[in-house]
Amino acid sequence: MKPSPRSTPLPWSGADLRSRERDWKRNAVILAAARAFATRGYHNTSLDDLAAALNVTKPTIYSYVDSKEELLFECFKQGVDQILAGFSEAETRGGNARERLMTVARHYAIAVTGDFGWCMVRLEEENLDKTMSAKIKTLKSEVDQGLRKLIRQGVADGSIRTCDPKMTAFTLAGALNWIAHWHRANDALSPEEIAARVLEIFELGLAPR
Amino acid sequence: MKPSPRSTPLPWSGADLRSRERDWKRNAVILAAARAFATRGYHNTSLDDLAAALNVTKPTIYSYVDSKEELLFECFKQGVDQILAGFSEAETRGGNARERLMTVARHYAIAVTGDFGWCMVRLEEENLDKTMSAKIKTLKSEVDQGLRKLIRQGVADGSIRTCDPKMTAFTLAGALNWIAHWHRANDALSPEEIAARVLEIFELGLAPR
DNA sequence: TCCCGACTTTACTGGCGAGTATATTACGCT
DNA sequence: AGCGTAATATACTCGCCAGTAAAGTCGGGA
Repeated sequence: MKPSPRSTPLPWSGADLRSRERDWKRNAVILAAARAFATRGYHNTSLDDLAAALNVTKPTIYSYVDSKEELLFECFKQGVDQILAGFSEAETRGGNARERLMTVARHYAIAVTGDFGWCMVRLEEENLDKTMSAKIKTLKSEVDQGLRKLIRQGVADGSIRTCDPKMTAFTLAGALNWIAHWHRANDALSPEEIAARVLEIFELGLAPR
Repeated sequence: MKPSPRSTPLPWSGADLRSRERDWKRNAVILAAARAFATRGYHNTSLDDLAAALNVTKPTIYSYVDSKEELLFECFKQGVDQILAGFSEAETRGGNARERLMTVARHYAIAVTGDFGWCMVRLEEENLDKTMSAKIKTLKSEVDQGLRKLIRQGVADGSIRTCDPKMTAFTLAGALNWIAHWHRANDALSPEEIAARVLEIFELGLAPR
């Protein structure tokens, strides 16, 4: 199993190049899957269809992922990672809790209009087996808890009116997630403009009176 | 084709009774389908499963509906009808446009927590053939346009601040639809309480400054 | 009593699509 | 050159499930 130690582990040597090539291709598969799932739905996309779109055949796809489920999971994960990045950015940009919440929400809205938006929002856990479903629940919960925490902090620091953090987080997440349902790539409004208009309602709805 | 004219078309005669019985059963099938779809998803529910849940067999189901798709469509329709009823109620209860919008939204929230909420919200048009998909688009659009109209009226009568009606309608619909994703029958909060908390945000977010 | 029609069941078909065993090609390394 | 490995293709299997044909069952009227 252990590869024979290479005398010259050159950064651009063959093996390294190959593995980067492989990652690149794997990502292409995942991206194509995300787009196919978004347009035709998970169950209506056969791996043969997907393979055809990539100009390869089904077994090739199986050399990059273990199953169709894994493909779906990877798409989901890419989307969630983008959202989690929003929390980091909010941290570095600072501001009061309401401002930080809005930074997160803006990121969220933009992520949801991206290629992985659909997978993130529409993924139905019923389609996945137990272990994957559990992983997804964890990730979703991480986002949810992050939102609630910011809301609680906002109530504490006075930047958000007294409210039920759980319900508020759900309402915000719902409004943002729903963007994935109606947004089309060639929409009149840019993702940033959409985010601005949606957030306006929450800015005013959550500001202290 | 034409049935022989009945000499005594008694209102409770056999034929009538039978047809009411039939409607009752058909509704039971649709309701069971809605529940099954909501818990296991459309694609993961086979008609054999559904039949088993009803203690009948698959062909029996086919005597009440033409196809699985039709079943899904009927579930969707029941849900939408409840929402449309909200518009009528708003009309009779009156109030300014913002108050009427909130009446509709309250109805909407409660409908979405019901048995048909899942089908209404999660129904993916990709699963249906062209004609059904078109019918659904029409119904969805009817609801959407209804919301936008109330918002426009609200801006006009000064009960809602100046805003983009389309984005506002989407945001509200998203927040309400999302309830169907997280609500469970045994939730701590009743549908009415949930509606109240969600609407609070929009009341404040849409009120003129 | 026997027939008629509504309803339901048993026992299929037909096709689709996930996943795989095996062959083939491409390519770097010595 | 020629070996070994990684990547891709061909050509399947196998189970699931929507939909159906044909055979019962049952109750109500004449």
